[in-house]
Amino acid sequence: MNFWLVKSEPDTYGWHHFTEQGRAVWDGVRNYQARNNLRAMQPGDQVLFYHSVTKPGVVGLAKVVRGAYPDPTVADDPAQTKFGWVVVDLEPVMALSKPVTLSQIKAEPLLANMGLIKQSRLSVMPVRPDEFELILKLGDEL
DNA sequence: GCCAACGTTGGC
DNA sequence: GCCAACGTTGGC
Repeated sequence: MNFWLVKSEPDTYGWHHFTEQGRAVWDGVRNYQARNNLRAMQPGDQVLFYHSVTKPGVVGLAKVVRGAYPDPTVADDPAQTKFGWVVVDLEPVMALSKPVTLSQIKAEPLLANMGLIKQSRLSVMPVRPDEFELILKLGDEL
């Protein structure tokens, strides 16, 4: 099992949209590195749900319920399909009791090497098991 | 192949 | 609203 972090702007698609919907097709990723990360996701993998821009931080936990498949929103567009864009399906698991803010993550030396910090613009990234566990602890879930 | 210009993301 | 980081585009 692997661990990941995905970002979303809460005004566009926030945690509450996700839980109301109960399931999300994670589309719109248009970056090669992020796409490669999506491709590596397997059903059952655990995913930190991160709000960017306004009150940046990890707000919830999700899981992969379907691994990568071609992005249906560009299925009929040859100009796009050549890039091999993919999506995964995610389901919410739970909200963190306490959101873990970006400033908390930055202040924690053990999290200083997270992709979140090092590559601030990447929207889908792997998380190490120890980092994952620590974030759940900071979120009062362990 | 290099690099400047430009657009987007995301933190503050 | 501003700016830094960085990915993409296009001229040469």
